Amino acid sequence: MSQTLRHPEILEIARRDGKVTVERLAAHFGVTLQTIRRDLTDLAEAGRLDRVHGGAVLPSGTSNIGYEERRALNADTKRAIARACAADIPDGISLFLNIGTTTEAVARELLHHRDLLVVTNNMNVANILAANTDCEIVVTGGQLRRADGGLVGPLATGTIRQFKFDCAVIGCSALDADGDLLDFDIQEVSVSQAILRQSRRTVLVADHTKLSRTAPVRIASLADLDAMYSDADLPEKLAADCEGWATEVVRSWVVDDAGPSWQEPG
Amino acid sequence: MSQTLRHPEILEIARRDGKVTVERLAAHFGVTLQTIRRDLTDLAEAGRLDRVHGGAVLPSGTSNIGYEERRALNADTKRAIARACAADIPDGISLFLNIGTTTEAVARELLHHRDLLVVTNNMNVANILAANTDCEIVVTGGQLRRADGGLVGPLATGTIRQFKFDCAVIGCSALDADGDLLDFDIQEVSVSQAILRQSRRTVLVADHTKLSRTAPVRIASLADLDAMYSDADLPEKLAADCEGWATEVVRSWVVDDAGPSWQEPG
DNA sequence: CGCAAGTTGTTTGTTTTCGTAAATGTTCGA
DNA sequence: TCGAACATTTACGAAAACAAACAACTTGCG
Repeated sequence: MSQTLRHPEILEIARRDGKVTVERLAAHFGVTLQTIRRDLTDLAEAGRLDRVHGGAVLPSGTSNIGYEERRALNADTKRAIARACAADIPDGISLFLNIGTTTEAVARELLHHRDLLVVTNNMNVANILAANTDCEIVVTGGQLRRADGGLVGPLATGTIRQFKFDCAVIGCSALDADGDLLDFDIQEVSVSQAILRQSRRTVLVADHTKLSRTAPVRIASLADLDAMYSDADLPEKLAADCEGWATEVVRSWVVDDAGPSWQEPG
Repeated sequence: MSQTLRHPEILEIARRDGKVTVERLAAHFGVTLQTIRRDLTDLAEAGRLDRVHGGAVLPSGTSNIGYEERRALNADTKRAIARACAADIPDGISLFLNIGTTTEAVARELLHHRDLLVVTNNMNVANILAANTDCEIVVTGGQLRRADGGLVGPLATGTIRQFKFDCAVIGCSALDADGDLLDFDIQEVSVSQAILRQSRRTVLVADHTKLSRTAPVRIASLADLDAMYSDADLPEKLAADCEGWATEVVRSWVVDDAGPSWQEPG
């Protein structure tokens, strides 16, 4: 019973993307398809993955299917945004991460940060960051929303009001042309607003799909935030507005990280 | 006796990169492969790293693994206890489930109950019961304990004080001959005591292994509870005490519901 | 100086892993 | 239902990684 250096990384990729393919992993590690198949067989026997034709998926028993699909959607894009956001987060601060697949991606990029105090109302974020033993995790209370593992309601806002964060990373369902952050659930909006009030620095993470959607409840304006991270350029007028509001706009590009993984770190 | 200077640095590199290779370390330190192998063997024996072919990786969730093993331990017994407990829980009530593998088993047996309001400080319980769409789930806030997904601390007790439960199901680490419930973590004890204060009916779930163990912090006495569910008969004196305290003792038996086990013909 | 304990480099034979290739299974469209 | 394309399993030899034993070296001490 011997492990392989690849196994942990395969699991990480699987958790990140929800699935892995033999072909892609072989290209990623620079080994043959057979070798990857052997790895997947081992991991499946250990119950860490479920083997499927052409690859493997996370073992069933993890939550909501619709949610998993949504998370897999634009996974590369979200990761790129999350990486840019995480790069601007220093070690040792207090940080809030709220509901949303993009904020979860940020959590994944924070796995090697140290001495963070992370407060979240997202059970998935808590689960992800539990792997980072160098940071403390606090979960707000609240009513569990099955769709995405979010905790909302007065318990959540009440907990948040007991903190003051160095930084808050929030997501939203839509971002309209006026620079207003919008969401579907009024309870979640209350939580987001409480977060904004309790934070020294607030940043938005939102991929380009948010720009072409709309939602009924207003959270705040980009004018109220310190920065936003996205994978697309903002419409010209909104970009100008942000400049006027002193809201930093960080544009990230998707990089294909499927290349060899053993580039020597400096 | 000088400890090897390389060991701390190897661990640091491992934490930074998640993994180390024999080859890279040998080049880094300017020593032979054998020497690095000896270092890695030492570190693996000390439990600081997991040895793999070609290098070593961070021990993946040492605490988590211990937990998984603990959960698998006596799974049949715990399910039997949980089934008896769940059978006495009517639909439509408010219910608290706290930390513990046995309470998680109770959650699994509640998957077909209806109209429950379940409050828990156990992330695993919340994840399990999320599958039951006929009940509402509230998670208390608190500091995340990686070992078992428990939420503890003042946030947890504060949340609990905002409720009044029809029933609370609690576990404990040990149950001594005097009928005292004991635990290891004083924070968790505070939570359990808060739960007991806020509940109309309180029950304990504990398998027989709890009777032969001990722990330092006292939660309460069986005299303060309404019922206990176990898989073993209590010692004679304690059983008599429970009768005097009007504490109902429910003894359950393991039934093999796994169907016939595999029998190869011929 | 000599000795003992500890560490490292070298050599040896064994175990594990990996790539190749052929045989067997699976998927999917006609 | 059939067949082609793709995926998987199986087997085997080569290469890499391994553990164990021993020699050379350093260090600490009387």
